[in-house]
Amino acid sequence: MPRVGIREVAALADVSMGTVSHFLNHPTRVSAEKAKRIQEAIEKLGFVRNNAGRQLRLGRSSTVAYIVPDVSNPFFATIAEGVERRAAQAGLSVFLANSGGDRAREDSYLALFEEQGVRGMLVASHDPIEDRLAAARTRGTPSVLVGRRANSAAQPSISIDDVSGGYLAARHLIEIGCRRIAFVGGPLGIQQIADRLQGASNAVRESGTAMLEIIDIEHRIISVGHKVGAELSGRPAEHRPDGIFAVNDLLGIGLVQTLVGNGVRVPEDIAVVGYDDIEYAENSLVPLTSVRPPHEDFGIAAVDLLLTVIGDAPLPAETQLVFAPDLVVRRSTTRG
Amino acid sequence: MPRVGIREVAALADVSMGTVSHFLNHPTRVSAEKAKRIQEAIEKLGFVRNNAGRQLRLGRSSTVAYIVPDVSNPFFATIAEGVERRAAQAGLSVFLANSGGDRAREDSYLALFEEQGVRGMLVASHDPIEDRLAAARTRGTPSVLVGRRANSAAQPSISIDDVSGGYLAARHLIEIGCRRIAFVGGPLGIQQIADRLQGASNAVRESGTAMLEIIDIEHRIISVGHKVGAELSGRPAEHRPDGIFAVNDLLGIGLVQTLVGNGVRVPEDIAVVGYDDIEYAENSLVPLTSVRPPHEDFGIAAVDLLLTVIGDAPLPAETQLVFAPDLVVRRSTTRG
DNA sequence: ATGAAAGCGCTAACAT
DNA sequence: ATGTTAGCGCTTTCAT
Repeated sequence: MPRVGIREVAALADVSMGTVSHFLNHPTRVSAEKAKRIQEAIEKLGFVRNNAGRQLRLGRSSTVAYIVPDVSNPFFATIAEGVERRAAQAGLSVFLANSGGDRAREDSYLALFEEQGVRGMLVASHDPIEDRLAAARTRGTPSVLVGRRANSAAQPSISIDDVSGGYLAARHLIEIGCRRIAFVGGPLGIQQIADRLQGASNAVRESGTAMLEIIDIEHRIISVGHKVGAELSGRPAEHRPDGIFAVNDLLGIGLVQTLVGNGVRVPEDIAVVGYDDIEYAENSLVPLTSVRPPHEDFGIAAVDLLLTVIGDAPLPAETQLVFAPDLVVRRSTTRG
Repeated sequence: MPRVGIREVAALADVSMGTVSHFLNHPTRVSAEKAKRIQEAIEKLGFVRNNAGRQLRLGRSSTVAYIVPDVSNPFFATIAEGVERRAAQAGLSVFLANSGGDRAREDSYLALFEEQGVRGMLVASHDPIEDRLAAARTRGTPSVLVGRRANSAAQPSISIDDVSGGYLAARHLIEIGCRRIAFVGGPLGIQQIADRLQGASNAVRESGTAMLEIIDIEHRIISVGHKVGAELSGRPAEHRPDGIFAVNDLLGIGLVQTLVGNGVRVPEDIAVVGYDDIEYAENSLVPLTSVRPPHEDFGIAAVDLLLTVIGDAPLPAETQLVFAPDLVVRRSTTRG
């Protein structure tokens, strides 16, 4: 099979290469008759425009990259929806990459996308990564740090205000009458987690009457929620918290399952608040009250920020965007 | 900022462009001294190799695409892990794309990746897509259909034997004593769903004593499980099934939650089997017995198949690979 | 409206 | 071991 390029199309349609190119890029400038001949030739030959040649000539691509630690995490996946939609509107395609939380893979994708000549990168990462993004930026590929506020003023970022999220969760528990509040989460070395605790702590202090117990855990998954739930149900009622702030929904779901299974009533005995508002939160045994970060809007805003950084949109005063989360109240905190 | 290419590096290192290229592609052929000068120049200038030029010259890229309807679906996400690892071993990078189950987006990604000149594509889709893959193939981009057996012999595919999965599920229910079995799933227009029903039906017929009720539903999500669970708990006990085969785990989880919430015991009154063995199945209220398709292995096998199709690996006799699922037995079907 | 031609950055074949 | 050079496929002036 001989490779078919613009040249073969031109030959078959009996026009020049330039006309074929015009047809491809500025269809209006080509006469109807030749357009038809060219179109037929393209279909007959199965011509596919070679992006390498195009990009080389144009000097730039029309793609952006979105790198995440875990595509299957509903938080990142939902953002991806917004990212793709907005990028498409701007005429850009999105290359998704899954780093698996592995630095080496993260690095290799960063390098790959730089070589690909993407217009910009959206990067979510648990690692310290600003240095590498700064380096990429000096080499010509700008980026937006997603999910975490950047330390450097030069690094655009878009993030959730986790302090305010933690505050919302704890204040809600206090408002429905909880006085012994447990924070279930960790590791505190992760900024987002520490921020949520900080916010919760602020709310508790502000109340003047409530107390905060911190249950530090390693992994934020359902089975750990089970474990902690078992421990709590085993305590005499007067030593149990009456409200739990689980630092994510998976923990919250696990906690509720085990508490209820052991005869502890949710929310009557213990009210529970989760974080992230994943789909399962709404559909769990006892629908879970949860702190909801913006989702699709967040992806849209991320792309918009990247576009301004790239220079395709006017520069805003501020390139460190912080979004405020909401609280979605469900049965797990609805008493009476 | 002047764009820096191989030419600028060569000038600064005081060598020829060819030597820089050699350094990049065949480092051993360059003397230590010049290698050092080149390396320094690269770092000093922040040189990034332009892939468009490279690819244009080489006539091919070293990437493959993996297109899925929903990246956040744990089934595809887990496969992606295997795909990426195996591709990396073969020196290939993976571009992930999320079609959102939307045909237009699917098409635009197919076209994009063809233009990008990927070596091949792994495509999972709920739509009829073989025609388009065939067209892409004739134009030079081969593909492997993932998750569904291809109709055309010319289209390589890798899939799960859903008939056998459905059979496993139903036979297990029968073996633990169920006689009135309900199949909860739909739409039957989806091949995978129809196959699972087929398998279940085979097992029931084979038993000679069991009966099968089909509850046809539209969406395979938790909330639909709730709805069906409510309906079933409302029936007089003698008209309820004593075993349920839920066509996926989300349905199964929803069913179990509502049944148990309404005082129907699982598995004593009704045993429940799910499908897919997602993470939540193991950690649900009553750990859910589930049909488990191969996961990471599946991704590895998919890449291997694509490599053979591309021609980087020896051609096997068969390009329609079918994997057999397992059954993972948990509490939801463990009586006594 | 159409055609001719230059050149984007890179690699490898060939020459030294 | 290193340099020289042709040309990959395309887009876009610039003519006509």
